[in-house]
Order: sequence, then C-alpha cells, then structure tokens
Amino acid sequence: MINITLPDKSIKSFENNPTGLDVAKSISEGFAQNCVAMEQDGTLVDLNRTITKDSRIKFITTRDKEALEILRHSAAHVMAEAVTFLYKDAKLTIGPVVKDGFYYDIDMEPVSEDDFPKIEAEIKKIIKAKKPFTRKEVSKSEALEFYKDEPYKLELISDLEDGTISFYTQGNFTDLCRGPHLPHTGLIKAIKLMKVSGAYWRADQTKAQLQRIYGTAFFNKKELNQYLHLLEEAKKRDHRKIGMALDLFSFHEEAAGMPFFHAKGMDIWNALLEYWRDEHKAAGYVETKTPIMLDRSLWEKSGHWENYRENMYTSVIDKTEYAIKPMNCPGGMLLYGIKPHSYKTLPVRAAEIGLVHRHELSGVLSGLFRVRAFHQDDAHIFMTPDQIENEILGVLKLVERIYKSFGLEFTLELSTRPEKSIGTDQQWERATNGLKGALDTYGKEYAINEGDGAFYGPKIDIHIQDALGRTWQCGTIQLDMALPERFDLSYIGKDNEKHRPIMIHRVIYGSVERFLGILIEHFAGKFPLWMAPTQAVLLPINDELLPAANEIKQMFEKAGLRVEVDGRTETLKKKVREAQINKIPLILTIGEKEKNSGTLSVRTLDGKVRFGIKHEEFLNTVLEHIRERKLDLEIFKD
RNA sequence: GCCGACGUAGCUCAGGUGGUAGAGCAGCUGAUUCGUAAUCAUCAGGCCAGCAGUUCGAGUCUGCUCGUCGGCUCCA
Repeated sequence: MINITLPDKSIKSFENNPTGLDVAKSISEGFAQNCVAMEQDGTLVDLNRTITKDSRIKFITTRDKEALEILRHSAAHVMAEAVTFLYKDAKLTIGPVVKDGFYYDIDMEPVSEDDFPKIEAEIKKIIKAKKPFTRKEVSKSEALEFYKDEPYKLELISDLEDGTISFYTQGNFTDLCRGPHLPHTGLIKAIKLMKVSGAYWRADQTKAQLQRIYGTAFFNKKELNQYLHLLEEAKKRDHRKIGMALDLFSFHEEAAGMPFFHAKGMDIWNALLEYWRDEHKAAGYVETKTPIMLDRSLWEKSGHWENYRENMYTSVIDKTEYAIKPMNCPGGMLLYGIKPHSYKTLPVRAAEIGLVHRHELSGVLSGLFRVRAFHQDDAHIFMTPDQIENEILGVLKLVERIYKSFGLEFTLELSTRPEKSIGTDQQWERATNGLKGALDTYGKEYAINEGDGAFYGPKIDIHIQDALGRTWQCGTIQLDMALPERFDLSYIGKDNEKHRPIMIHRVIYGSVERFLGILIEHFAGKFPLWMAPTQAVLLPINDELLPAANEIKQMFEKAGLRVEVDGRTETLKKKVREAQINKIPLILTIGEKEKNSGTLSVRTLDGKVRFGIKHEEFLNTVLEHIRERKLDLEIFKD
C-alpha cells in the first residue's frame, strides 16, 4: 500500500507501486496529458518513475517554468539523436538548456544553417515516433564501458561519483544524463534549430573546437511563433539599423568600436544629458571633469596598472608613460584630495560625464552596446560611515526617477563579499548592512547574489526592462573600500581626528552610448518629443507657401524647437511618408487655409491629423510636453 | 584574441563553373504645384574593403590584413 500526498494535502492510496503517470491519471486523464514530470519529496524526477514508498508528489505541468526546461533538455537529446544518425562520426559532449532554448556541443565536421532542414527533418521523424524516454541507473564501470569510444563522455563520467550515474534512452539512442525527461518525444510540439557556432570543449581554446548547435523548443507552435516574432521585432529595432537609417551615428574602420555621433545623434545625446544634469543638480550633485590621460604612477597607485592593464591604452611621451583612463575614479580621488574635508561638508557628491577607453577584444564589439570608447555618467560620493544608508537611498530614488521617466521598469540585486576580497570583516559588515538598510528602507524587492560583489566592496546592480521585455544591466552602485585607502583620503571628524571617508561609485545610464542604444530599441526609433532630433517638420503644400513655412520655422526655432522645413518640390504624400519614416513626432502641413488663418494641420506619429491648430496653441502644448518630458506620442489630445 | 559567415554605388541587394559590373531606393537635372505613407522622365554614380599571389585575364580562385555580424558564461 502506497500513500501519495498531493500539494493540496489530499492523500491517494494505491495497492501496487504506481508510476507518476498512474497517479496523475487517477486525478484525471486530461490532467495527466499535461504532466511532464513530478517532484517526489522535493526532487524533480521522471513522470514514468515507479513510486515505491509513501511520498509527497507535486506534478509539473506544461504551464510550469520547470516544464519548459525539461522539454528543452529532451529536445537537446532528440537533436543529438538526429545528428548522430546523420553524421556517424559525431562525438557528443554536453547539451544543456539555456535561457532561450538549448544547445548541444558536438565534435563533428563543420555544419552550417544550410544543414538545418536535413537535421530538422530527422528530428520530426523522432518526434512523430513518440519514443518513450527511459532511465537506467548504471555503475561507473558500466558507464565507462558503454562509452569506451566516446572520449568526451569518458571525461565527463570520470568526474562523476559511482552510484549517481544514469542513462536516458529513446529508441536506439542513449545519452548520459541526470534527467528528468519528458515521458516521450511526442510532447515536443514545436522545435526549431536556431544557429551554429564554434565552441571549445570546456571553453578552453587549447582544446578541440566543437560545433555548437542552438535550438529552441516549446509546448506548442503558437509559443514558438511568438518567440520568433519577438526575435523579428528585436531585429527591426536593432539600434545599429535605426542609427544608420535616422542618421544618428556611424562606425569607421579607422576607430573600430568607437562611435561617431552625427548631428541628429548629438541632439538626442544633448537632450539626454540636459535631463541628466537637471536631475543631478536637484539631487545635490556638483559636476566635475578630469583628464582622460594620466601618468602611469597614478594607475599604479589605484591598482589598475596591476589589475586592468590589458584593457588600457597607453602612450609614451617625453619618456613618461601615460594611460588613457578606463575608469574615472582615480581622477576623482585626486579631486577629493586637493583640500581638507570636514564631516560638516560631507557628503560630497561629485559627478562626471567621463570619457573612458577600454581595449575590448575585437570579437566582442557590437554597435553601441559594446564599444571601446564611451562616456560613463559617473559620480563619486564621499561620506561618513553613518551617511551610507541615506546616500544609497538617495541614489536609489534618483535611479527610480530617471528610469521611470523613460518608461523603463527595473529590478535590484545586492552582491555581497566574494572569496577574494580586501578589508576586514567589520568593514564588510558595516558596508553591506549600509546597502541592505538602504534597500530595505527603499522598500522595493531585491535579489541577493552571495559572493558576487567586487573585491573592494559590495554593490547594488540595477537591471532595466525594455519595451520588448529584455533586461539590461545599466546602473550600479558600488561601495569602494580600497581607493580611499590607497589615496589616503580623509576628513576631520567631530573628535577633531582624521577619518577615512566611505566612497561609492555609481552610474545610472551606465555607458551613455549603450543607454542611448537601449533607448533606440526601447522606443523603436520613435523617441518622445523631448528627445527627438527633429521635433517638427513643416511641409508647405506648394512652392508658393515655402516663405510662409520658413517664417513659421524661425518663430518655432526661437521658441526652442528643433524644426525643419521640407521645401522640396515633391507631393505632399511623399513628404508625409518620408517624415513618418524618419519618425518625426510632429508633421506640420501648411496650405492656403493655414496660411490665411494662422493655423497648422498637425500629424503625429500615430497617423492622426488635427486641422486648424493656432500657432500659439501649438507652441503652448508642445513646449509644455517637452518641458515635462512626457512620453506619449499623441501630443495633442481631443 | 579564438571559431564561423560576410564585405559589390550613399542605402538595400543581384552578379552558375574566372572573360575588365547591374537593379530598386536615395542624389542631380527637367517637367508636374500637388491636402496627409512613394508623380513622371533624364542623368550621374563603383580601385567590387585593403595588400599580395595563381592566371593571357580575378568581383569571382588562394593567402594575409582590416572591418562587420553570430558565437566563445550557462557544465551529462
């Protein structure tokens, strides 16, 4: 007699040892069909495992998050079967589940995406056959014997404990695997191979080059199509494409990884920084600027020469060695050090839009997202220990204001002391508690990454979520216990003694370049009015109206708008079309009627047209919209 | 840096197996003067990323360099 306890605390009893599937079926046939695995006393196992003792069972259905991982893991096995069937010499290595699907690293002849249809056809056959996955536990010696011709598997097995090794078989294909798996291959309703790339065995360049085949799988076609649609949407929004199309920036061979900003790109840039300065001034920051090239001795003092040398550009002039700054902090330390400080004048909040250069590996460069020269919206805050909590709280509030103003949601992560670190236990405790205290007071949920902090202090990372639901780490607040020490910074306390200030580095945009790239994709190039490079374009209906359009342009420019006139002798249709494609928020048409009545017809990017808007009304509405940095594209409401 | 793919007009792309380059859009010029997503015609535009090599002959084949794109963290 076996008693099964279900999550709702109900108990089901069975005469003979049931499988998980039997239990699921006893609930209902329909329910059983949606089950992919189960948790037996908290351990994830196969649904077709026989239950031999009283257990707590929780079923994993296709709706659970774990189910997708199991599905994709099974899909990886199916792909491996297909590949080994088609390529007899292929040697399997590992095939894990990743964020958007799965991959399998295989030692085989190079394949390309052209080979996918062939492999996918084989995969479809395997799925159609509804082959059951069966688990077999084997001894280490059995496993080694089974894989005597598979060097990678032998290496994997040799790292495993005897008694913990299991094989999974579907049809004629067996793979070393911890499991669990789907009941059978037929449950993989939607699978697609995505791409191939090279990868090294154990990510080691000295080892064999493997073929990494990426795929993804879902429980139904609809979800797969949604995922593919998202990828397409992301592709359309690619900031590199939009940046080119809207004439915002470019890259040149003469300076790989270092963006050139065009006039229109600079309009956005300036709008971003103007906003940033407004917020920082209001939050009690001062703005500073330090040189981009500093003497080697400074980098030795800061520790960068020792730890960051391979990423730094250097130059020798007059026998003196300089390094171009990869970070702003050492310069910031010098600024703090130029005069004595008192506890009365702390905290010091010194911001700097610092241009930094880092020699990133050539293969990792990617548009504005990964560059070699970029601006950090840095700030160094120097404070007394009892100011930590309040200062961090202040940064968190500023972060919230700024991200919210772009319509970006965000999440927080606290990273604590890593194994390799400097400082005393007491220092770390005080610093970490300061960050925690601020986070708790702030009140938003946060995750904790134990041991993920920098060697010089704990940190809070801020992840933003864009309009497509993708996440990016931009902001970070790092407490630094090393640099004040290395630069011997101090302040005079109430006791008239010298004390070491606490220092944090923090960025909110992170890299201005990268943040701009994220915003391009977030807004799909349709920037809110206050950021848009060209805010309004005037379209005279015929050449006679061109002088009138130019007059209005001058008036609007005086009022502070970025306005253009499209004075070409083209049809209105064409000029409207191009203005729409260029994503200009306000498309203003001027014909005889408008000229005579001092009005405009206003078309916004949503395609709506409003006629007969007086110049004054237009300016009032638009200037207010800009002043308040509103996000909606529908600028005029009915 | 490593692996793979790619690099042709300002942009998007065609150019089997080698025989000194083509389209659409953009641009110029002309006609059209037009009411909310493409008016018509004409013209011009290229050291085929760069450097070597094979060849009578290279956009096409080979090697190298530069650049771009996708990977290189996810451990059966």
